[in-house]
Amino acid sequence: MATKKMDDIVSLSKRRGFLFQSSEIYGGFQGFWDYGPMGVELKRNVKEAWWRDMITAHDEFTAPAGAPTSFNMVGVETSIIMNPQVWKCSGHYDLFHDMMVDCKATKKRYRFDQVRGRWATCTYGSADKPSDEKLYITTMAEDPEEGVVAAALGVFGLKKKYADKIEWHGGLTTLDTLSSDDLPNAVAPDVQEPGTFTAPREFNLMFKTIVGALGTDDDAAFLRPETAQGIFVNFKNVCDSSRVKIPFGVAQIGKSFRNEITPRNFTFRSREFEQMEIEFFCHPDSSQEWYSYWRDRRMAWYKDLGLSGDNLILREHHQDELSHYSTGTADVEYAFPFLPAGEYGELEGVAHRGDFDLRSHMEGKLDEKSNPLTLQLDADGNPKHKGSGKDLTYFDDQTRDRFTPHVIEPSAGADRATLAFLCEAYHVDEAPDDKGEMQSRTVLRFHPRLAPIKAAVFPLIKKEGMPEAALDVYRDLKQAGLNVVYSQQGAIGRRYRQQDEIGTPWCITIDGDTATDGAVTVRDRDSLEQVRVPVKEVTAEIQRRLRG
RNA sequence: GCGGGAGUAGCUCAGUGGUAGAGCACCACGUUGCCAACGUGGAUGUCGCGGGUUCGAACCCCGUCUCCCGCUCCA
Repeated sequence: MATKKMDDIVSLSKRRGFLFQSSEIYGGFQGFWDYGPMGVELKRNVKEAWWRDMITAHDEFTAPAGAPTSFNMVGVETSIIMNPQVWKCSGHYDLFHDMMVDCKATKKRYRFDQVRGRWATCTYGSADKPSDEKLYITTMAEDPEEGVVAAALGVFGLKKKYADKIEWHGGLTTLDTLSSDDLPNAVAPDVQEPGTFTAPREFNLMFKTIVGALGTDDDAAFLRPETAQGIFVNFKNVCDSSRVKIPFGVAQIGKSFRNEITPRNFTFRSREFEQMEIEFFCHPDSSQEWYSYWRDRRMAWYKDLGLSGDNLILREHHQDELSHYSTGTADVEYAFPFLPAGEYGELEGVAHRGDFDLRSHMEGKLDEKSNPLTLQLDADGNPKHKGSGKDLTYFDDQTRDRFTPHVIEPSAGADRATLAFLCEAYHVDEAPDDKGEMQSRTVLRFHPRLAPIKAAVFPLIKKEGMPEAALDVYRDLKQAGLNVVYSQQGAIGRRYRQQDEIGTPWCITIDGDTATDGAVTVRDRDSLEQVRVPVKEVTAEIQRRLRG
């Protein structure tokens, strides 16, 4: 049922020009999508609503409802490719850049450095498969000491009571310490025979590229996996150039790239996607209030633009889901039709990130597991990834207080929001045909702010001066900056239905009476109601309705 | 990455070895004139892509790409 509806949304999206598969004529390309003429308008409207509501319409002299104080909001647009050190300090390089091995027998995939194991032999007589050849016995058990013994018993075919007959050679190590010559002697977890591991392969969740024409490995750079770091590394620039005072937010809209293993569910998980992110910098003492404020405000934003209460939830992460340096994270989630009933997909995450990000770029990559946070060190005791060494603390000249700001991060997916608005808008209802019989009607009930086309202008028939009068109305609306269309093709009812399918909120029809009474009909997409409006007031009327 | 299903006109799909089809959508003209499916005419496909078997392949076989579902992975 749910999937059925999603299929209908996917085919409508293609048929009416919302979304296409990328490079479709060449068979497509997994995880990449193109927006068509309607889709690009919808997505732009989503982004513009966000930018306007968060930045340009923000009043920095008045505390919005629910906010602890008034605050500043500014925007930036930072580059997609950045100094690779940014990703090393942020933690993305280590997190997104793994060597993986596959097991040919169990078809499981492991991180090379997370498989633990120990060299062993067993020449004991009652073993089913004694071996005087050293085997590297591996385990993924939570307790590797126990796990590796259990695995070895299985490999050698020994009863549990003979565990002491296994001869161990050295202590527990990780698989990545083995040379390529030794790897064939490793026994994969849940397997009885050695040699089922593939050679380790580089597994990049970040897209790698080359900067500089020679293209050696030293020139490797990455497409950003998130827009946030562009804001953090510009924290000082923004402070120095824009007279913002803490608390303030810096916003950015832009493309990010992740080499997802399983792109799926239409545009929900794509390899190229667009984010709308705010990093809100505040004093540590008030950070909890600001976290609550942004969480609730961002939730309300989706509601105001039409996502209904039943399909939208705010999910606070449990304590055990949080990084220890975060004192709160909440996801705004939507019940996408491709998900089973009762499941939700993330639209936006609002995270309290403490001072983790600014400190990372000052001091170097922090060990996420350390508490309090300390620098992550390499085997020689040096910083694993060196920070910028620049001072990213903030000096409040009123309170004479110097501190590292805490960060609240509302991070939204523009494509996910666009998809949610599209799914929410999709309805099949009933409307009468010209004989008064009910027929099914497909209609996209977009919030007028989001609708790709704001109004359509029709002459009732294409003669008696109606097309000319209609074109005058059309041009007035265009002059006012509204995205409107004109059509004189086919029966009037058909033209209404065509606009319903792309979610145009209003249709304006010039009829036989217009010439005498100077008025036109404005038809509402959702109620199907029609009211007569003087021609001279049509543009103002549409603008008034757009403002709500 | 693994397993299952699928890919034929813009959309939804029929077609199981012998001339490529339907409905809707689209275009032109006419008619009606405020809620799609009126009349006449028209355009539309290397049947996902590549290879093989065959006198002959949309159909059988192999490979490959993409989509959907379930695992796996991932926030």
